[in-house]
Amino acid sequence: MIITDDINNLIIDDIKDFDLEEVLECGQCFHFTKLDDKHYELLSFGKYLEVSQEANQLILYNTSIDDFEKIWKSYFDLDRDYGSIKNEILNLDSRLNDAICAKPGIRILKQDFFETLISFIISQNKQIPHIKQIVHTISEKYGTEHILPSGRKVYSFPTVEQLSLVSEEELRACKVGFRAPYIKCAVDMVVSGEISEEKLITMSVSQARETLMTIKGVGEKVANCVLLFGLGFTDTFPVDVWMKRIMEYMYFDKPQDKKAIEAFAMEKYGDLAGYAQQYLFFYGRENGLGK
DNA sequence: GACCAGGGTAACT
DNA sequence: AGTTACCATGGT
Repeated sequence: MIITDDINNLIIDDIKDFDLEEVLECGQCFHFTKLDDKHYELLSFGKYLEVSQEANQLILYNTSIDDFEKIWKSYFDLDRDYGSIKNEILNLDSRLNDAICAKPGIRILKQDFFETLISFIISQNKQIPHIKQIVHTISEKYGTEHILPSGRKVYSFPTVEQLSLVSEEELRACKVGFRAPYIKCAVDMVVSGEISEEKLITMSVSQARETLMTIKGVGEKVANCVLLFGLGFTDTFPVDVWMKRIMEYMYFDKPQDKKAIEAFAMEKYGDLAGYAQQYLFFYGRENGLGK
């Protein structure tokens, strides 16, 4: 991987198995905006990033090498060989071929733990466009402001300290509805240090999952999403309404329990379950599989 | 105006 | 221990 410093833009050459649009639009993250055909902007870890892709080049605008090394390289999971991951998944089950070939540039992002936790608490029983809207609203109201060279203002998702100053009523005003007390509980447990990324990543997956589920409003599915997208545990298989439909369509002849589907998938895909899940989710949802 | 959404909880059998 | 109503709110 070659990094060239062209004024303040970083050009990452030779990226493989990576498609910026697929990575961002596959339903794992909510705090980004499509600027035009090629350009996206996103905020994560308190930083603003404009990014685009031209063939096998990824271009990060106005970014330091330091930020790339510390944040964006792991955020985009650039050090991982997705070619072998896809091959290994196909060896486990060749029936994922259509899903993988449809979106061969998917990656599992390593997002900010706290933002991922709150975002997926918000996600319950909501459609993706609405989740995005709420994440943007909360960021504008309570996050840190960034003034771009153009003069336009954008906002990071609030830190846990910033969000700890926000009342349940103010959260409700952001249209989170019945999830307001859930968010409050999560914020309290993180700001007190009772739950932290540092502790969670030293645990086994099941230990970390159980710990996350002590937060009121965090069940199996939300916990699995946080493990996968915010903590780097790839051996987990979030089952939402879509994954339930897709798995039933692909593997079963009658409706299944979500727990049963998760257990079946863990048995089948093992350590690669998280990756398999994302290929299936995006493919199944775009094609309305099982609806 | 129903019905559904990257669900979870509490109150039921 | 396994179901089921209910939770706010916007999209379809």
